[in-house]
Amino acid sequence: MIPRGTSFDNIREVLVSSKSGFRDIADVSVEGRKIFSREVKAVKVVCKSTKALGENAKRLTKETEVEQVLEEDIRYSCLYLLETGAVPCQWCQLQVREIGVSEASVTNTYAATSSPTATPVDGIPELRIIAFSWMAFGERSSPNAARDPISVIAVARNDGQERTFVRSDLSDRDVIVRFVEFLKKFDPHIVAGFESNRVGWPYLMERAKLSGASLDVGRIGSSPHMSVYGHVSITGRVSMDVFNYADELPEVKVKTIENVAEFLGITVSTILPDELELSTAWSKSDSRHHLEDCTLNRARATLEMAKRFLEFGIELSSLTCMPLDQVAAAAVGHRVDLYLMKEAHTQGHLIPHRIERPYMRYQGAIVLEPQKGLHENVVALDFTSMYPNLMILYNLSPDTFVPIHEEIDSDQCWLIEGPGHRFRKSPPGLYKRALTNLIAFRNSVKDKLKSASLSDSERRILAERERAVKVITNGCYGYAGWPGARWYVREVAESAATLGRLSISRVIQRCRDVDLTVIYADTDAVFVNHDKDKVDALLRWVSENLHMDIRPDKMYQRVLFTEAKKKYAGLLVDGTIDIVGMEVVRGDWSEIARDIQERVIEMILTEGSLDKAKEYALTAISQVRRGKIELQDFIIWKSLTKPIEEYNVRAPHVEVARKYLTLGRELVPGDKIGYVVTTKGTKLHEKAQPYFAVAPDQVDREYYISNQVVPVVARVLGVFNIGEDQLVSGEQHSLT
DNA sequence: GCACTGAGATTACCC
DNA sequence: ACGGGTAATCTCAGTGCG
Repeated sequence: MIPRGTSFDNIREVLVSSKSGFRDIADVSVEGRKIFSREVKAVKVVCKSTKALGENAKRLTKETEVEQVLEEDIRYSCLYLLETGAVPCQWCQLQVREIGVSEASVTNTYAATSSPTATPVDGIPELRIIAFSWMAFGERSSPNAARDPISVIAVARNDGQERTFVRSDLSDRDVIVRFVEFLKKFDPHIVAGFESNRVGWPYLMERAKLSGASLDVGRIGSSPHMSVYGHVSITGRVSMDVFNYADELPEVKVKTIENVAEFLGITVSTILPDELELSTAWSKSDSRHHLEDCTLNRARATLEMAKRFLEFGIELSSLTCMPLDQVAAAAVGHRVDLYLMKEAHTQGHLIPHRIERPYMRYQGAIVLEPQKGLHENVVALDFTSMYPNLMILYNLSPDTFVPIHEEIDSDQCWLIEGPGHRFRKSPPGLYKRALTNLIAFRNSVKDKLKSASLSDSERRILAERERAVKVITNGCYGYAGWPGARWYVREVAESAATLGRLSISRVIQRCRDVDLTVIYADTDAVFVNHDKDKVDALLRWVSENLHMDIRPDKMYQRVLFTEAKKKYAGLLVDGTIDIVGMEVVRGDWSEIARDIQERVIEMILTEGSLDKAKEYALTAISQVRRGKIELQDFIIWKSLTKPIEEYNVRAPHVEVARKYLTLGRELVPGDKIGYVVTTKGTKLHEKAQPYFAVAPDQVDREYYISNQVVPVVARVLGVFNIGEDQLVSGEQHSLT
């Protein structure tokens, strides 16, 4: 209990006194801190154990004399990093006392007798990495951990050693035991898998439990356990799920090991039968060997991918202070959260709690109606880091925001016209300081990258560092408008959006004033005719008048705009084709439609020949009608975004998902449903069938012509007034 | 009963 | 489980018509 009349002068004695009921308090001090814009005197209580910290914090929260207890909700390991300034994935120095050899699988153990001091050393030390892949299956169904044993575990280590543990000569239990033995003998720093967080480890954990095998792969003999952000943690090692890193590759639409590896240029030859055929394949010895080979190939590919992603992970981890094994699994919002916590701590802010807040929408960016047609010689001008720079320029931050009824001299704050929000001009707010640091850091990395005398590995590390800084910098605006953010104030995001609209509008207006034709604009990019002198003058004007930079980004020899926003295709000056927003780049259209659209776009852009494009389209359509069918080309992939029971609409992919279930395949939100439209049935959701249960002759070719190919071709040719009717009737004429 | 229409649900994209 | 803006498809209930 804290008695009435306790002051900052005697708080220390009161808390430390045995009568207070608080226990294991190591130190109490009174320090000046900030809570948003408020300067406060805060009592810092240091406890002797994490247990005491939790209990004392709980007690203090109930005390009426205490306004608020803060920073007690932060993970202790994170608190330690904040307090000491130590950084994950970096070296540090500290005083130690030897404890001696312990049960842990380490050479020696020490207790820290001082705080660590960050001691950055460039380069990554030699790390032992092991990757594993597994195979389990049901009797013509998805594997179920409660029922189906692990059949194969394959491992690949970065010292070149490989193993495959197979159930044919071992029991399920022995497969796990041998795997664990092999892993522990290698004593890896990093254990990588593909989908190991959601599938691999949970499955192994369940099988180990059922078979009585020990899964003590941790350095202190512990088993893996579920941790924050849905990742699986292995004490003393970095558990790395390569799948998490695949999120950084939007080009890969269906994220299987094979697809991700192929995109990264890693060859992985696994021609696996469908999941539901695995049990049949397993029963024959030669196909069983093939399954074993495939599992090993997957482990090899996982290892290569882990190595490829590691540098980025390390940079992101040390930048955000989030441990390496968590940072990949954490969403951008959480990464920014951690980064800001570190920044806030060094700036003397107390870290607010994460609380539930209502969702409030606000107006976002401007998108202009494009000038439909084919344009020659066009340049896309982009603001460099528009939102971050606006947040810096106008000091947009939760701690500089002036609430509506607060009276303040208008000279002292920025007024955001429109919503009418006000922000103090000084001192610099949390976001301003964080973003200024991030941008300065990124520029310094860019400068280093320009140096000619870099080794390949140094160059890669710097490039990944730049990428990590970019992710956090660009994430700040979205974070500011996210109700789950610790530093959420809607007005900050709303003001940034308002200023963004104002900025791009002024550029567009300026273009019109100087006779630069604006063809299209979206958020922070303006497409104009590439009149070099006028563009150069415009760049100077923007810099002088808006105090931000706009720079020529993509230059097009030719660019085609449809009537729709966010969809265009252009031929860049380097000869490559850039397709944005069109079905070609969408994962939820059949390959056949996307391929044909891509060819049509190519012909128009590179050859400038509308006739050829139209002729090609007609030929392609008749091919679809009469040619040979590769089933692969007809699959339509769509994600399941929620549990199947929650869908109320009989959408094709939802109905197909239900058919997946009846066929024995399990599904979870996030899974991709692949389906093919067949001739069977009348409603689309009846005609759609799981891709693995369809024979080529069942494909409804007419559906694909009229609902996939014709629309996407017409999207392009429609720009030149060639409508769907001409594509359909043209074919009919040639038929008669 | 049938074609048509518009709203709503859903997904994936752009920046 | 970071923001808003956008296109597009398909279902489904409602509407007018015969």
